[in-house]
Amino acid sequence: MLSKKTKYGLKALTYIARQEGESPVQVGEIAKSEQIPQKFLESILLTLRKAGILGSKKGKHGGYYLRKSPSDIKMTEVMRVLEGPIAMVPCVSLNFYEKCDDCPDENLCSVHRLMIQVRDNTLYVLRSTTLEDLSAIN
Amino acid sequence: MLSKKTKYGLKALTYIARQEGESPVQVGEIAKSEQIPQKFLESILLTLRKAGILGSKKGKHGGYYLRKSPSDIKMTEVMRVLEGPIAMVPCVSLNFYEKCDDCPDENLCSVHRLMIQVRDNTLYVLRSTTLEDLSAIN
DNA sequence: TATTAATCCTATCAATTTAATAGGAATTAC
DNA sequence: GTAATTCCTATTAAATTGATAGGATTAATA
Repeated sequence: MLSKKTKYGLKALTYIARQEGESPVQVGEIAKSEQIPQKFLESILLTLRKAGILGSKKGKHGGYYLRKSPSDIKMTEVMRVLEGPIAMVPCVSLNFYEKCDDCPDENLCSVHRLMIQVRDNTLYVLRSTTLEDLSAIN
Repeated sequence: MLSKKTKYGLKALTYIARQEGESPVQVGEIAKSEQIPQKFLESILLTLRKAGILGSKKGKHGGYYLRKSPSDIKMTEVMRVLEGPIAMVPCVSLNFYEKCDDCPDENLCSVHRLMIQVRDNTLYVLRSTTLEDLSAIN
């Protein structure tokens, strides 16, 4: 299951992308428009800022803005920040690899091999989709 | 993340598939060989039996066996039984569809559209992989 | 028929994760 | 200096996960 955190994060990024060009977008505005609990959204946008995807401006008339062009923000990046590893098991993760406790030999593990397939196909989609695609109307 | 339940289930099914032709395979044997807590595995195999993937024989010399040929057991079926919906959000699930509370129009929702892509690619892999593929050595 | 060995069933529990809330500090525009 | 905003930390309630416990039921076989 996709966490609410990720779902909200994606919706917020899409919202911001659709406003781009103007001044920073405020959390309250996004929360209201997208029906997201404001305090929860605050923490999500903070995470995205710390990851370098968003920038922020503090104080009155502050808010969030994209650090890169929507077409340069790949879904792999966003998903890794919000949802964590794309692989369903650590032993097939490219960025968060961990060996299984059990499993003497990964190459002989049926689960391992299946999950590599799933990962590769998911990666293909997430790598070839950018925030620009998400924020395109229709 | 793939749950332990699913991981254990897949390993157990693979183990059983590799023994096929002989008498039913016992939980204790699988648990020992695959390093799975026996009581936990019991409940998993029970689930697979109730779903019609496994059959069982009770009493002494009892155990579990496949109800179909490994080449007829698709990963979509196994994953749905053990892990639940393949879609990451209910609103793109084929078998467990649910509308989102928020989201006035799915067709305009960026998350919805992305998750359809992910689902379709995952489905492709899981539909074209069977237990026979998993249990092939190498 | 008694014993043994297996599945079956229900309940419970501890740990973790998730989703959300609360309260206020720091910063900036005006 | 006031208002509006992000920033930060802590807390909490609910759900899920992974596992354990105990025994009921069933069947083979000595």
